[in-house]
Formats: sequence, structure tokens, C-alpha cells
Amino acid sequence: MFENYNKVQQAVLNTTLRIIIQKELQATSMALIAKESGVSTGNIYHYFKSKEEIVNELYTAIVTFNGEYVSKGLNQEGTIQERFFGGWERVIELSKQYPEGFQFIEQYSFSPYIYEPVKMKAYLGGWCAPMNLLYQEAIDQKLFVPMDPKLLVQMHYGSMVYLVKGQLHGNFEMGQDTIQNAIQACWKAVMLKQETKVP
Amino acid sequence: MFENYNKVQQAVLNTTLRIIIQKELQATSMALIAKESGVSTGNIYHYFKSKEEIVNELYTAIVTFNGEYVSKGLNQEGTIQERFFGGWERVIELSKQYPEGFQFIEQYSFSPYIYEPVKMKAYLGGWCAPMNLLYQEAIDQKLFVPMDPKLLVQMHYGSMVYLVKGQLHGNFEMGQDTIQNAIQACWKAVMLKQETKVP
DNA sequence: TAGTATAGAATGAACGTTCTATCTATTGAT
DNA sequence: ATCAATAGATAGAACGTTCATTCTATACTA
Repeated sequence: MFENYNKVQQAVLNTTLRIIIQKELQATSMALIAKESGVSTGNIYHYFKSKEEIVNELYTAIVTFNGEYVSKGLNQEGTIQERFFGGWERVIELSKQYPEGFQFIEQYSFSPYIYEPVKMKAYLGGWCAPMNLLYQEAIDQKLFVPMDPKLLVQMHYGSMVYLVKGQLHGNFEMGQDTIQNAIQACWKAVMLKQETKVP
Repeated sequence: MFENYNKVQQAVLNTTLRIIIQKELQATSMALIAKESGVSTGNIYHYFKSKEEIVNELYTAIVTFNGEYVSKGLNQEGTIQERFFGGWERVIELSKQYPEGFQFIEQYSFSPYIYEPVKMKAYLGGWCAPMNLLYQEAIDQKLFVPMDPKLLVQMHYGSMVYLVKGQLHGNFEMGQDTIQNAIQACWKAVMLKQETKVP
């Protein structure tokens, strides 16, 4: 997940992520990060300017990673429907493969602790933009209802996030077919005319 | 919002909510709460056992309030479709009327800082249960797709939350007709057969 | 022999909480 | 009606701890 960083930085970032998810930012002290990562506080400050910088770096790294991960499902060749399903499947897959990163972004994307420019850059560099384009394309082809694509993508992303949240909390199980049905429901929500069966 | 509390408690709860939204839990110190609420630290501890208790009390109070607010839209007489629209309209209305409370619950419902029993009680006492019942009813009547109603409600709630988030962040505007279209999309997503125009 | 990497103690500020003192309101006996 | 007496409400200083960060010393590497 943090391939662009050296060993020490990776240890710090991984540990910080784990502690923040387990115990809240509020309870994530430098001393604890040092102890659990096996890197002394002095050395942490050799590689990071401050605690804030660690958390913001973490945010940037995860968003970038997530963006690349989801885009692999989105940018494949195929019909709009195939790319639609491919994209959202990757979002779910991401949340299962990297639940801590997923949760972290979800929890802190609206936190004042993350610098505004970092959030801005994350939004533009992530997978939202390509997904918006796909929706726009579908709208142009009179396949989707004529609404703001940003709004539709946002709604569907919310559905996915809350599906994952519900599952993480043990409210329900989520097998492969449930996921397909869920994405299918999203597809139906925005389709203009009813036809085309799911693949 | 905090009618069941005395003046001092109300001042503390309101102030705490505002600061947490503005500056993060992490930066919400007792000294700051005292200063901004006009209640001395000594007196705060006369009414609350600890900082954790304040935040958890805040959580409980807001969830209860939200539950009652949304239920007013849900429990009215009418067809399933009318109650469906009525319920989700209230969710959006709530988020516009009390954005701080809405954001707070949204941000901290998965935080380890909120005690597990508090979250549990909140889930049962809120509006999720009645909404689940409505969906179950619709499924029984072969009006909705035969999926777990908890899952469907969770998805739709996610859509609403992210609509609100997108709007709060200024990604798009959300007029009355946009809201109707959004809820309509949710309705279409789970409907079994295509008919019945929106009211 | 530089220069970088690492460790851990030291530092001063800020934190949550407690302590002590003062103020206010209520009670009940005269 | 007046005045002690008592209990609760309020304020703010004090306390001990923990925090993020810095400093200093030592180890490693080239």
C-alpha cells in the first residue's frame, strides 16, 4: 500500500493507520506509534515533520492507492454497463481487501484535521472523476436519467460505503450475489428505460 | 434539541457539538468547552462525570432526536410509496435543519470513542427499525425486490448521507426537485415492476 | 572521517480531572 | 419577618499526567 516509501516510513504509516482505526485519532499518540512501529520518536521526526504531516501523508497515500485500484475496474474495454459493474465491484473489493484504508478515508474525508488542499487533490486524483465521466457518457447516450452525474455517483458511492459499513458492523452478510444485486439496484436506479439484463 | 436537560447541560452539549464539528474531537478540550459555553470546568464536572460521558450523552440525545424527527415522516397514514417518500424526505430535511447533529452522528457512529451499548441502543431506538419494517412490508407485497430489507435501507441511507455530504462540500446544489428525483431513483432501484408514477 | 540513521531522555505546554473556596437558595425555628 | 443552618451551584486555581516535539548522544555506513 505504501510502495513509494522506505521501510521506516512504511512501518510508521501502517502502524498509524492501524491505531487510528482501532483507537481513534484522539488516542493515537506519537509514543504509541513509536512503540508499536518499532521506530523511536526521534527517528520518526527524522522522516516526518509532525504528527499532522503523518496523518495527511497517510491520507494522500491511501487515496492515491484507492484511485488506482478502482480505476483498474473502470477503464477496461467494454460497454457502459460492463464498466459500470466493473467499477463498483472494484470499490467493494477494495473495501474488503483494505478495510482499514477504506474506513480511514471514509471517516476523515470530512475532518478538519486533513488539510483542505490535500482533500482537494485527493478528490481530483482519485477515481471519482473517471466515474463521473462514465456516468456523463451514459447520460449523453440517453441511457441514464438526465441528472447531474456528480450527484448520481455520490449517491451510489454512499450506497457502497454504507453496505460495507453495515457488513463490518455485522448487520448482514454480503456474498458475491448480494453484491451483484446491490450494484444491479444502483443500475436500475439511474437507467432511463428498462431493458438489458445483467450479464 | 436537548429539551430533557437543564440550562447548564444544554449549554455544554450545544457547545461541545459545535466545537467537535468545527475542530475535531481531538481538539475539543474541556478548557475550551468551559470557555465557550460560559460554564466553569468545575461546574461541568458537577453535571457530567467525564469528557467521554459528555460526548456519549451528546450522541444519545441526538440519535433520539433524529429518530423522532424522521419517524414523523414515516408513520403517517398512506400507501407504502407515500410513506417511503415521506420518510426519506424527513431524512434530508433533518440534515438541512440540524446539519451539525447529522454530521456528528455520521462521523462518530463508527468511532471507538462511543461506547458499544450506546451505539446499540441508538440503532434500536432510532428510525432504522421502522424503516426496515416498511421495506419488509413492501417486499411481502411483491412491490420491492426480495432482498434483505436491512441491506436496502442501509444502501438508501448511504445515498442520502452522501448527497448531503456532497452538498455541504459544495460539489453540487440540491433543490426540492433534485431531492424528489434522488428519492425517486432510490424507489426505482428497489421496485420489482415498473409502474406507478410519482405523486 | 564525514554524514546519516537511530535511540531515548529531556522539555515545556496542554490536558483531564480534582480540590477548595465562595456564592446562592431553601429550609425551619424563633 | 428574621436569621442561622444547610445543601447545592459555581468558579477558578492546583495537580499530576501525558502529549508533541526537541535535544543530545551513539551507532552505522560509505
